[in-house]
Amino acid sequence: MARPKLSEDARALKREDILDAAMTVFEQQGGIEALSFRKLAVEMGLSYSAPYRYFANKAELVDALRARAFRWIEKAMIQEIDTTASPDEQLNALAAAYINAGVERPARYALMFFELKDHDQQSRSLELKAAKRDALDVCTQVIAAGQDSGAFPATMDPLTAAHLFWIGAHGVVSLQVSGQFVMGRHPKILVPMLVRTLRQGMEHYNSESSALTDSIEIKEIKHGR
Amino acid sequence: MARPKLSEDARALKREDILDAAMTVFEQQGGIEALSFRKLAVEMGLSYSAPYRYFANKAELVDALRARAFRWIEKAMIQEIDTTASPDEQLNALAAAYINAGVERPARYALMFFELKDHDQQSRSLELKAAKRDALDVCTQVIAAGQDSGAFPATMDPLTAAHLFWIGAHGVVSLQVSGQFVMGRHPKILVPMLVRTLRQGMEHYNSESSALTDSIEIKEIKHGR
DNA sequence: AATTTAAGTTGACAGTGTTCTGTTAACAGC
DNA sequence: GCTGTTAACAGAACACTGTCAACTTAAATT
Repeated sequence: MARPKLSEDARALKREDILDAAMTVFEQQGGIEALSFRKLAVEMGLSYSAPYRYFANKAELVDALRARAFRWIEKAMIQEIDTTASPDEQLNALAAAYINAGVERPARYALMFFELKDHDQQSRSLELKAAKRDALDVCTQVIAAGQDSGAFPATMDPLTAAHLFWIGAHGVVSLQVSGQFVMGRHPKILVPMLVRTLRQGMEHYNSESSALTDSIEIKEIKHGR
Repeated sequence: MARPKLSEDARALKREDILDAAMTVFEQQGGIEALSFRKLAVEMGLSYSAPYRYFANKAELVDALRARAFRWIEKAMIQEIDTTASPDEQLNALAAAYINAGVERPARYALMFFELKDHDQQSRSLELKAAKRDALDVCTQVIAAGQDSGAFPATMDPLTAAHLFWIGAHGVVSLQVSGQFVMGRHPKILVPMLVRTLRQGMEHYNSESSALTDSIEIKEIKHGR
């Protein structure tokens, strides 16, 4: 045939270029709806409809951007892990890295959890799912390593513990960024509290299947918003 | 003078009507950018620019909507408080109410924490601030009552404890809604864990000003996204 | 009845996502 | 060499958006 399809690699590179530009515009202008194909076109010196060769629509582009944000916070955490340190210190470092990253770049952080539209759950990109999983894996593995070394109790499976960790860290960043801690309650205090709290949660995990649990009713998510 | 300014009350009522319609459209269509002045106009049988008499712009309208969402979750929590129950049970009820509310209406919940634009922090509506504070107050007071009755340790001030509670609850809803718990880890288990965790956090609060705290550096928020 | 003025309507404008049509450029087969 | 095919891109067009200025309406005070 004919005019050369870019090689798979070249295509992927171009995709990355577009995402670079998109992230730049996104963070400069501040917000998803401020990121437009027109501004993106200016930033990369292409026409505003060129990205449609690489993304079906804006939602898909934003999903790819979101995946990038997860990769970014994954990297931020990885950089702070000192494998020679104690598991407790590692958890502290992880929490501090996560919170710092989120607080320093609130827009990028918000992107991670912010849905653009309904954009049906099914067709959500694998790219995004993988990025989420990998970021969570960093936490899971630190916890698992701590359990293996005997520093953490092994009563709770590391994935659940990682979820708990993420819940706490995300809660801190989220409230901090949305200006919830108006009275200047500093998250510094919260980091060790979070970690200690997680340790104790792991220890007491078995007492969970009590009658108390059964008395609580939690309903299913209603999607389609 | 002349054509009567609506009475302060009538004006407030009309504002509420607009917000009613706006919330309807918002939840039906799913998302902030799907809520438009045009659709809003259809919903309430007014022209699309009529709301500008009551809101300076869309950001202000959305802020008012956001305040409503906080009032809603405040109400959800209040309804579940049984003052005859034990403080622990009350906390459980509070957590379950919060999480259920958030999970059942993810769009409305998301509204509470996601910013529309930069929309400079300063001019943020007092209405919203008050709604946030009141919702948090529900938690604070349940905790304070528990401390007064001796059921909870009084080492941590109730406001900080309420923040911790909110962090946890928000973390659960947030990850749940954004499809983070893909492997079906049920939040039911998390509610008692959250509460127990908070109790223990309150107990060990004094050991907080340790050397560990000082070794953690948390940076300031960078606003302007 | 005239005046005043808030409330609401309408039309316009710039900017958006998306689609459709057209143009360019590079390779395959002749 | 040429020609046909087709990926990459450009640009016009469409239906929509938030916003605002100009206009109309209607009721209460004088």
